[in-house]
Amino acid sequence: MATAPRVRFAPSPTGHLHIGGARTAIYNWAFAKQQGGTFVLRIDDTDPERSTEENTQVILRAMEWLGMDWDEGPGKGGPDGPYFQTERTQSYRVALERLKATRAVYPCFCTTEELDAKRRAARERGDSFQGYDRTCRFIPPDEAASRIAAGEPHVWRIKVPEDRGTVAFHDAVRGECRFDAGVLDDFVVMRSDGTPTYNFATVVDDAAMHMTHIIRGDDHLSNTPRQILVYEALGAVVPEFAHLSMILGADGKRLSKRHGATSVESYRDMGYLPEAIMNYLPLLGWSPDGETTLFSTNELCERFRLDHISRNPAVFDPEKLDWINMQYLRALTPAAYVDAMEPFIERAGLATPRDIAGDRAWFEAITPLISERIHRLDQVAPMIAYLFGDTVELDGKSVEKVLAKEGARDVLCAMHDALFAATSWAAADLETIGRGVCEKLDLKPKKVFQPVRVAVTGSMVSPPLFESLELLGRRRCLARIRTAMAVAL
RNA sequence: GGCCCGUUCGUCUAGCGGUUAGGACGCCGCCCUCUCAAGGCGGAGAUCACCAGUUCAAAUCUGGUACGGGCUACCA
Repeated sequence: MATAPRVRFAPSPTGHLHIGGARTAIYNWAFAKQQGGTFVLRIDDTDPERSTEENTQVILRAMEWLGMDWDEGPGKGGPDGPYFQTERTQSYRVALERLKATRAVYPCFCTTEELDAKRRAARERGDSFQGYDRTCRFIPPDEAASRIAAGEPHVWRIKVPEDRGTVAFHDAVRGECRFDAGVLDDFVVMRSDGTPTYNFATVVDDAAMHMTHIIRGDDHLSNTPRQILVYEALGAVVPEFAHLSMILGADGKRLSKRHGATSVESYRDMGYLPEAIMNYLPLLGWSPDGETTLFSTNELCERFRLDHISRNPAVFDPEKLDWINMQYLRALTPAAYVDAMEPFIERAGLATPRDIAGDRAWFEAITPLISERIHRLDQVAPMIAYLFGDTVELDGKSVEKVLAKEGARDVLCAMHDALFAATSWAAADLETIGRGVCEKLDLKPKKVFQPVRVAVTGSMVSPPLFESLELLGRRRCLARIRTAMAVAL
């Protein structure tokens, strides 16, 4: 009988949560949910140079923002903690001792300079094997011991078994994978400063945390046979693997800053909803059936499978993300919409959270006017700026193309008078008045509404006119029309 | 250099020996319309990287080639 799977996402806090990392996290998380397993979050901060506490916090916040809760990890604890590698140094030391005892590792005294020189020489000779030449593997144990005792700097390398043959493993995405152990290096597991390398720490932790499936980027595929050697040396059970292809930019190169935003944070700041990201990212390499594009996070958790994840890399398409984001934006209730756009309105200096709280109904009334015109929340403020303030700045091009046309002034005048006499300021009634003016002047609606639009919103492109008039109120509308009359022909 | 991985419309994908190669984004056209969107309808777009082979039959299986990518660190 199958035991409940245990998976982990183990970001390294050397930067923010990358879009690609987020997708890896989502697959792990959704797999755990779907299987009723456990999702562990571990911070792989073994690189003291580049890891920062701030990055850790940013990553944690991004995970929370996306709605990915972890069963064990930072802030949660769990039976296999701690969940920061820097707090697990003791276990790496213990693991190393185990490997020393079985002579699965050996100390290497070669200096970086010597290694560089050997590598260069091997390359120049055109050797097929350009890894470590195993010099120190043959130092007699007592000699090695005395050199260590004398304080000579050294690393610990794993001894790739002479007769290991082929390292084979099963990959849920790739199928059966086979690597010839003969091409494997005696790689470093413990640095001279006593810190573990990635390939060692990861395996020690994954084994200690009883991981059953390792779902990660396929940049680790070639590392997998090395890691399997560590599992074997440790006498640990080798888990299942699933190697995910990379996410590419439009030019087919690995997604990076050059392509624009890459961190989850920056997508939040551009006004993407977490639901949209949790919908789009999984689609980069997986689909529920080939027909369905939109699915909720809950559906993802129900339908996600490790098989039929595609093997080929996917190009990140911001336009499709935009489209998906719009679908979620449109599905928001007015109240939720206002909550979502609040920080963007505040950032643009249009209104404070206090203003918004004091006038909820008015702000909520804006949302249906913009929700079908906006892909990202950072587009809200520019679109509704005209609704704030007594006056509006008239767009030059709009003035030129609409107000500076013969008869525009007469139209504004007629509309002003008709609106002045209005007994109701509801959008529907205002439209009736507007249509009345069209008939009276015998002009097409567009001819009379466009000048009013420019006068009131400042632009020839805006949310619907009469709803805008209603939201602005009688006084401001009439004043703006009068102002525009001064520049109209 | 060595080892490994990948290749279906511009993009994300469905497809697991027999399909008019399906869907989504984007694009184009028409309709709707107070602008812009949204929406409705329709359209263009893939000789399934290429070449051999297996088979009555191949996008699907096998081999090779090309192109792209990863690993080969005291980075992760």
